[in-house]
Amino acid sequence: MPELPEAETLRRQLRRTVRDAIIERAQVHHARMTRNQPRSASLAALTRGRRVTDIQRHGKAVVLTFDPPATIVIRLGMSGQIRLADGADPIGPYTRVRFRLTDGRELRLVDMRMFGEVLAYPTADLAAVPAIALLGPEPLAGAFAPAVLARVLDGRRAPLVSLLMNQHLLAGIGKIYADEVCFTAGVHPLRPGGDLRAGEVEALHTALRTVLPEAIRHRGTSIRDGLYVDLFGRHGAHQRHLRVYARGGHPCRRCGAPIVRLRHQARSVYHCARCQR
DNA sequence: AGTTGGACCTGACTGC
DNA sequence: TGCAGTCAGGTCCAAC
Repeated sequence: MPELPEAETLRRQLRRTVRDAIIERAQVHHARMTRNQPRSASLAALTRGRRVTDIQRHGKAVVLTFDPPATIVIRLGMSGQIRLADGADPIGPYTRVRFRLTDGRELRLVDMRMFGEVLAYPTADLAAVPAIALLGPEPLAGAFAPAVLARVLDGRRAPLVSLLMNQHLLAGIGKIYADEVCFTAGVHPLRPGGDLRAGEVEALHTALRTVLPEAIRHRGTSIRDGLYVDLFGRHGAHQRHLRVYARGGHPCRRCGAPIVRLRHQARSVYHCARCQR
């Protein structure tokens, strides 16, 4: 499930491999992937013959900018992959969009469940892109001080995990890292966010800036048959370092008590009842 | 306004 | 063997 560390891994790999490449043509195999733009021709028209000038990440979104100016925003949903292939490589199942480069390589968007999407815009101005403009602060940005996190949580009654995963409040956190961050901070994931004391907000801030960079170093988390793979089809390694996520019944790495799986809003929430209060 | 729950989507897995 | 039910979760939207 691509979250911030997985998207950041892809951004770094794309920067090394396709910056300055030129799109020869884009091909949309499944119209659902461009659902905000029913005429799939617009994606092709807005990328044809244009040079990739930069690759950015905003929250979980990977953003490619072009010259002449255009932008495509790739959101991977939960099963989306960005793969770099040789144009001659066979097309695997679930390949939804292909960008043929003039050097013969191809960027392929592979997405079994199609929760992902590819949006094209005829501008370089990201303020015009709702999926980007409405994102909350980046937890790894220099400006993300504990006071910023405190403002995000202030007065909120919703459980901490829900707030952490709300992209309008904080960018880039999904199910895996929400659980991991709560554990690392020693805070129960279902506590109302606004109830955290100053020291706990501080711990949560530290946890965000510890867990996310660690997961980036491991090139992300590949779990459950490795739905997430990087640009080259390789699994990440962070699943070997998870503290609580998907570890229900296994001993807590800190205290040995069994990790508890709770149900909340039809989602699993993993935590250690002894370490997290 | 903040919060909650269902729908979208497909495949893996479990139990009868 | 086969079929129904459950689980996985990012995001949007209707409802409370």
